[in-house]
Parts: sequence; C-alpha cells; structure tokens
Amino acid sequence: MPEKHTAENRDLTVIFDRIEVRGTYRISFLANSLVLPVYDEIKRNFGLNRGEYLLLLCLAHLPQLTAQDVANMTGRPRNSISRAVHRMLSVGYLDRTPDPDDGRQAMLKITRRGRELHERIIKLFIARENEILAALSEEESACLDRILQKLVLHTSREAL
Amino acid sequence: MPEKHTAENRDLTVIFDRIEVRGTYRISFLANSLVLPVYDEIKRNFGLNRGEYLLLLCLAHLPQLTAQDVANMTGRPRNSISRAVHRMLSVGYLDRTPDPDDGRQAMLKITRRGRELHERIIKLFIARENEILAALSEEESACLDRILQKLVLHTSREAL
DNA sequence: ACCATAATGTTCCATATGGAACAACATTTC
DNA sequence: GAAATGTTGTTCCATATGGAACATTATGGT
Repeated sequence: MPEKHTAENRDLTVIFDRIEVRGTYRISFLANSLVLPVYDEIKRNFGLNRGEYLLLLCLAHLPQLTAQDVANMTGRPRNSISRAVHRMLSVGYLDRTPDPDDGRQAMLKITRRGRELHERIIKLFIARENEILAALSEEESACLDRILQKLVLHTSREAL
Repeated sequence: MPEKHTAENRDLTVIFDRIEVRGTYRISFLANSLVLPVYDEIKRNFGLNRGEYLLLLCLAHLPQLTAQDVANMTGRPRNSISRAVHRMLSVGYLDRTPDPDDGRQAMLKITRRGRELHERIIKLFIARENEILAALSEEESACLDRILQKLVLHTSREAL
C-alpha cells in the first residue's frame, strides 16, 4: 500500500540541516518568528503597516530625524518613508518642522500620542522576544547577546 | 552657530542599544543584512521574486513537496506559493504531478534546470554569509550555531 | 556668479503581497 | 451513504512595495 503524502509522514524541518547556509537560514527563520506575528498584530490592532511602525520606532529612540535618516536606519526606500510620514502626520503620531538651515529636509519628532502608541506596541515585541528566547539559559543568552552585538556593529558599518 | 543636521553629526546606531528588544532588533537587522542584498541580486540576475526563490530552495532540499508543504515551511500564504508554482512551471524549473491518492494536491519536484539555477544562487548566499560571519572567531561561530539550533527547533515546533 | 553635480523628499507606475471567497476533493459524523 | 466539516489550490481584490523620474534646494569647481 503506497503511503499517502501528509505533513505528519515527513519531517519538513530537515531543511534546517540540509541547507548550505545554515546560519543564514536559521537567523532569517528566527527573525521572522520574532517579528512577523507582531507586525500582523500591529496591523490588526492599530492599522499601521511595517514602514509606518518602523518610522515610529526610530523616532521613539532618537530625538529628531530626517526622512533620509529613517531610510538609512531601516534600509527602506525613501518613497516608503515619505508615504509613512504623511500618514503618521495625518494621524498625529509625529510632527514635522522644515529645517531652516537646509530647505530640502525637515525634522521629524514623535508626539505624545505617538509615544503612547509606541509604548503599547513595544510590549508586544517584548512578550514575543521573551517567549522565544526563554529557550536559552542565562549563559546562552549572554553569549548570544555578545555575538549579535559584534556582528551588528561589524555589519552596520557597511550598511549605514 | 547652530550645528547643521547631517548623518555625520550623529550616530544613528544608538538605537541598537536604546531599543527595548535588543535581541529582536539585532536578529532582525542581521537577517536583513544577510538576505536582502541577495534577494535583490536574484531578482536582477534571474528574475525570481522572493516567493519563487523560496519555492526553489525548498524543492532543492526535499525530494517532493506539495504547495501546502512549501507554505508551511516558508510561512508564506498559499496563494503566493500558487502563483510561484505556476511561474516556475512555465519556466521549467519544476515539475508537477497530480497525487493519485488525493485529488486535491499535486506533488512538486525540482527539474535539472531548476537545480542548476539553485546551485548558482546558493553561491550568492554562501558568499554573503561568509562575509558577515567572518567577524566571529571559530569558537564564537560554534557557539552561535549551537544556540541558533536550539532556538529554531524550539520555535519551529510551534511554527510548522 | 555660473554651471555641473549631488541630496532630499515626492509622485508615478508596475509589481508583490496577503486576506477572503471559492471550487474541487477528502474526511468525519451520524 | 448523506450531510456537515475540513483541506488543497486557485482567483479576485485591495493594499504594500520599490524603482525611476522629478522638482527643489545645496554644494563644489571654475
């Protein structure tokens, strides 16, 4: 009798071991697991898309930024940021002031409302991170943190 | 004299330290650095979008899969996979055989041409991974690998 | 001062993406 | 074995996304 093809019959996770770029695949998978469910929730609960939330996140951690700064920090194209800025302005999550020293750019700042929203959203990310990183021991967490720091600084020198 | 706002004046990387979810942000940043430039190159050189390449990648590592399997493995919605299957079929990178035991599903296999393409593409990922992970010592690499394995297995039990 | 070059933010357009409804088939329940 | 329920793959549609060209302003070289 031929065995029927069902997910239960086979282990689809073998790709984690077979793939030629284990580190890349695992890091990417992990990033998706951490971030995508939260983005979905943000969209459902607050109506923000990814670009809009990234903008809010950047402004929540730096006192003022230009659209170009945000593009650099997030790696997203300027036009996406531009759209996000307009929508977030219209909802009152941020302020924009033209730069008197440079007529091309404008300084963006988060508003009180925007900060309140950020605080509600960041809780979701924290919960998800705790859930997933709970698998690690104290020592493993520290080790991962140290390694990530090293990689990110090494990488951001070329990215930013 | 008021200091002009330029990227050189300020350090945009402070967000790495200020953000409330350091692990999440770093892992996500790192994943993007590893993967996005390669996806761009794949699109430019071979005309495949992300969904299409993920499909090829899955089929390159498992002998046969249904569209639903691929959706499970990649976390993408079924309709994206469906579109990808049709385009990859039309270009000859994969074969489809209806499952005689279940009229709803069809088995997908990679073709020789598809495998050749995969081998060209995977080189790009390998190069990028080496470039970025080169910042780590032998010992750090091993440590990272072990931790990622643990996290991914822990996570995929809920994801797949 | 003038022209060439570059940077910022915007608009236009083509493609990518994912949710929802759907048709076909399979399974479960009675 | 009939009806309800679930699953697979597909289509439809609305939104998201990113490249390219553009207007405006700055900068650098002469």
